Amino acid sequence: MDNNKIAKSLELMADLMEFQGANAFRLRAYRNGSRVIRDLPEQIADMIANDQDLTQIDGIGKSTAEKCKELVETGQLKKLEEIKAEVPESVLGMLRVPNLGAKKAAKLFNELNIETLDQLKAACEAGEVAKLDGFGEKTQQIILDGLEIAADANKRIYWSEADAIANQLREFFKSCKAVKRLEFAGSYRRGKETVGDLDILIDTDDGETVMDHLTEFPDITKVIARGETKISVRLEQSFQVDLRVVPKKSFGAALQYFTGSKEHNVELRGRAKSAGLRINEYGVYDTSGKKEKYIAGETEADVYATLGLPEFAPELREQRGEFEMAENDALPDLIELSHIRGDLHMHTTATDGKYSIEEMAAAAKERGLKYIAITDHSKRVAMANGLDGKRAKAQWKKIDEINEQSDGKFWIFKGIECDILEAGGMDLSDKILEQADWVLAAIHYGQNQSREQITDRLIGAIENPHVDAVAHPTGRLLNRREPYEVDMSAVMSAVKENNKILELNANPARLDLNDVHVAQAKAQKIPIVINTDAHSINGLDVMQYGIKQARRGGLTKADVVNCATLAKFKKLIGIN
DNA sequence: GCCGTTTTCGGCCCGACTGTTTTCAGTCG
Repeated sequence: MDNNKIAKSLELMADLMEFQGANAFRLRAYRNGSRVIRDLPEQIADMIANDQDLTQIDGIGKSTAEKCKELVETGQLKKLEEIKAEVPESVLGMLRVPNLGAKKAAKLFNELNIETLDQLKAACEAGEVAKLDGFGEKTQQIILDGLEIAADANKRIYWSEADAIANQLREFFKSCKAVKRLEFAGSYRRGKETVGDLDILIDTDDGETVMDHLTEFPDITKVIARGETKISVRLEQSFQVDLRVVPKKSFGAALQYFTGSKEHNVELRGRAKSAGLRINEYGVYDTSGKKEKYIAGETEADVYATLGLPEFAPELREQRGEFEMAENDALPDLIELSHIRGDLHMHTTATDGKYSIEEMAAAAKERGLKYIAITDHSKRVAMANGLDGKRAKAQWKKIDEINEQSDGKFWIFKGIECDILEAGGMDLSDKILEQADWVLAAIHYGQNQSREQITDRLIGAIENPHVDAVAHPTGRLLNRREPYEVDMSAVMSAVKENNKILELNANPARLDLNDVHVAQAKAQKIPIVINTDAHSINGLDVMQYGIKQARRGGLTKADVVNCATLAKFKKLIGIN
């Protein structure tokens, strides 16, 4: 059983226990434990096999450690099965209805025996919900309205899509004179791979005008709530935007607060409390005197400084060790887009790309790159007209000719994205692969194989002397396809041992490796290459998304091979 | 359920908004 499954079991425990009215702090402990395990680089199962003490992990106590052991050894959790017998999992569907939380949903389940959204709808239409204590006509109507969008609710969109909406909003507010300063916060600002909603903070003397302005935004379908300092609206596809009006002296505190993450803020506020301070979205307050005294809040740096902490990069605010790093003066100097000098994964018209070698090279040059690798598919990917040995060699000959004509300041590497076959082994022979400058190994077929099979295939490829890097190592597509079953710890060990490289694929639907794997690779000093996997000229512009993910994994330019100069990169892969 | 350089018991981040209420609970972020 892998960490993800353990984490899901603990999360489910908490969700169902909430319906039984369990203590809120106990639920938080479960959820915290679940998060910690999900983000853990080592596999819990391995730690148990090695007799390691799980309670050494922050957030895991005796009880959770025992549950982990039970899950790993028996594949299930007796207590969870008992709870499931009392509270059917289907009740969790009710939580997708906006404004319906665990307390109210539990009441609906306990008093009206409602277990599904269909039953909930019927009860609302029969007027039974309004009769419950604490409910009323309005709540009943809100639930009915919410059922309409429950299917779409909680759907997270790609960071790139959220970015497009954010840019539209930023543009839209340029015509609003009352805006003195506008910033986006939330998971969008932290660069999370998917975003659930957008948070806008605005410094203004005229909150009403600013909130009125938002209601004029073309894509709005509903104003969910509006008060003196806050307005929430829903856009098409149920995407929510929250706008908050913030005074100047509190802007930094609000930006810090609404950027999160929640876990990062809990840690920060806990530290503040022990230091005799209180932090909220209005500022930092000294609570030691008779009357609370405002001591900071205008900038984020001021807020953090009250606790002797640096202004963490938003991408690192996930409570995954950033506070400890700050204390040890070990926060990384994060990579930036401008550090990237090469792009080592792209396709051309020879397979499923839309442009020629020359066109891709010209576009890359225009974007300031100094080198690229052309990495068309190999023959197994017949759908994309993948290259056999003969066509690959012809393409490489052409690249040689183009390079000979160039001034040497921009270089094209002869590459291939060679498939790792279902039965193991590479799609092209060693005799062909040895003639390439740069070989990416990738799985496109047989993605549903067992963990052992997939892991063996990847390790086999990594051990091939001609392979340089593994492309999109887990094969996931965000919101569409789960990663394949793979033992990433074993893969990383093989990569490390064979001095190979792991790709961070920058395509916004892939972002593969994920942030936790990136951090795990960095901890093992495994070099990363951030590639666009471009199939067109515009495809080269997705590099920025890969950079966000890399920053979330704590990478610096020294950790990323395509930040190297052309000369250094040539040396790295043994080209003269 | 987890945690501890005042603690092995008694805390656990904090506030806006809404609806159902006569002072607060639930939801959300």
